[in-house]
Amino acid sequence: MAKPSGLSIDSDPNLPFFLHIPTVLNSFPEQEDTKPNIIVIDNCTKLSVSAMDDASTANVTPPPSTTIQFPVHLNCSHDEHPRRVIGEMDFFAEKNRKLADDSDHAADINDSMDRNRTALELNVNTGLNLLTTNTSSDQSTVDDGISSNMEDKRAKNELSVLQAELERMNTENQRLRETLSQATSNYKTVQKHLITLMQQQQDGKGEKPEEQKKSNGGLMVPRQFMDLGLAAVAAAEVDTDEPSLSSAEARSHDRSGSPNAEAASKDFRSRKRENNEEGRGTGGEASPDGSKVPRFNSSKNVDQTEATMRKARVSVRARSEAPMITDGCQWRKYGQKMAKGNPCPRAYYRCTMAAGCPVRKQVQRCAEDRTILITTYEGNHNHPLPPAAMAMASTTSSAARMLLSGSMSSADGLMNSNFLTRTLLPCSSSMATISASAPFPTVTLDLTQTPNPLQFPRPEGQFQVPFPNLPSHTNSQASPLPLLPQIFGQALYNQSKFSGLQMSHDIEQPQMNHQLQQGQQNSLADTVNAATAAIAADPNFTAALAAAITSIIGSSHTNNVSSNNGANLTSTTNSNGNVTTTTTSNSNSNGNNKNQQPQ
DNA sequence: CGTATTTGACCCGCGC
DNA sequence: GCGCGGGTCAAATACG
Repeated sequence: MAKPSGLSIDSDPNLPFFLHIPTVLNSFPEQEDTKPNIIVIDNCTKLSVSAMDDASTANVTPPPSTTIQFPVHLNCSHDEHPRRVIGEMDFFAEKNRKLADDSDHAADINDSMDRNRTALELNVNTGLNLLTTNTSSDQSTVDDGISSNMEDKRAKNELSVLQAELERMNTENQRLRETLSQATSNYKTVQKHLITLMQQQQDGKGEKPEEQKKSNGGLMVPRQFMDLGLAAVAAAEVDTDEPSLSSAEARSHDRSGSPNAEAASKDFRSRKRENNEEGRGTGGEASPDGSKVPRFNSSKNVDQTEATMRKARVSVRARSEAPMITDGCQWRKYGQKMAKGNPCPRAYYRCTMAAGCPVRKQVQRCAEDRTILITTYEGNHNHPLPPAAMAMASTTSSAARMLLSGSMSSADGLMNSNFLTRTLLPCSSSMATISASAPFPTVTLDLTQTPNPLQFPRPEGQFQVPFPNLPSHTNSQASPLPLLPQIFGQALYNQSKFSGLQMSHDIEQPQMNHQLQQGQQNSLADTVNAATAAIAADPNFTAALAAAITSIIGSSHTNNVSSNNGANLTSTTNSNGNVTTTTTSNSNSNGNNKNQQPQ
């Protein structure tokens, strides 16, 4: 089979990889506004990279030092078929969930890099047209022999450029590993310090509580600010959900904290299965001692943590005509009730992306303004999430964790609540509120206020709406209104990534600025800065950034339960700053998204 | 026919 | 103990 002479992506469609397309940073600012920084290659479609081909929009010969990484997703699908999410790296893989294991993480980075390298070295052929092997009909159109020499030369140039890029990426990878090691060692130091302080506190109870608190909380929180990018996991393991744990509890919690992410999920899953499935029914005998009572054998702390997390809620208020916001997850409606004081019914949904996922959400229209849709999330997903779902899930779980850590003890809780408030509120005084009177601790993210992405429909391309498979009645409106939460969530997700990247980068090179003018700077920095510039140009930057910080910091509190928090961190190393994600209703043939009609 | 939604009944916690 | 309200279950129904 003859290979296409154009620059071809001739890889296994199951293999995710990133194609680095050299371009000149800021050379086509309009494009940043109008085109998403993502290239989705349909296996049945020839795709040309306009940044390379179109002289009107990009320089043809960019300096090799300034590149933006474009994720390439190979989707062999048609519109009516579910598309497989391929392009995303294995953010959700089990091994990625514990960033603290720097060796594993570094190995993972290397794996991704190696796969990128392999895909590129083996499969990039020539020319600029991106073809796939499946497009045999297209090959003849390119392989006409007229421009083959020229194409060959260009291909070689491209190849050398790409190889250089790979080299730089390897170097960057090494630097990231070093940074990670440094962060890990810092974490260990702080952890020792914390344990020492806790032991002192236990030995001499109430000796100097204020001073110790200052040492603990006052030290940890700023650290989270400083080390959002790489020390997040460190902080997560030190500063677990319950800052007010006694020392013994804290130690056991800490001991069980680092490796027990899976255990916690499994425990919770098994419990949920026992309670909800095997012991289902009012006459169920599976739980003679009361099925709702946690009866775990393993870790009581984990159990309590989960139970508490289950109670924490994050409420999102958004204007939407759609009956339900599409947040990337799959939900199944399991109930509907009339709530007191609201003529609109409240619908109950549970996550169906994985069996036994404890996440529930309630959807209800605001009684005062029925254009406002109030979605209340509860619990943490115990399964990998698509990037689109990660946006909201990470945000909500982070907010819930922050809220919980703020509500655990009076003193630390006050501090953390203030911290939460400071984190959430600067952008908009009404953007986030913390409800103390609600039966459950609840954070309300109000996206109905003026400074929110809804009111400023951004140009396409800055944040691609990550839900191509929106329900028709939602999509057909062609209005950004129903998409606000998605956009917002995606903004959070992206910006959390960017922030993490920027943070870690700044840690490493504190003197580095946003302007990138030297070819010496790596593609990661280029990517980050391009993304940062794009985000900063957004009028809602502060609002989204604040929430993004919330997301990160919340993630940093702990990642011992949530499976998606770690993914944010992991993604910083192999992410390429792409502002978009391609979300596909992958492989689910259950016709989801029909469950959108709370009445 | 399989899956999702609807909806009445039931469970449980909380306040009185 | 009782009633209320929130939350969940599961049989019935709708839908593709």
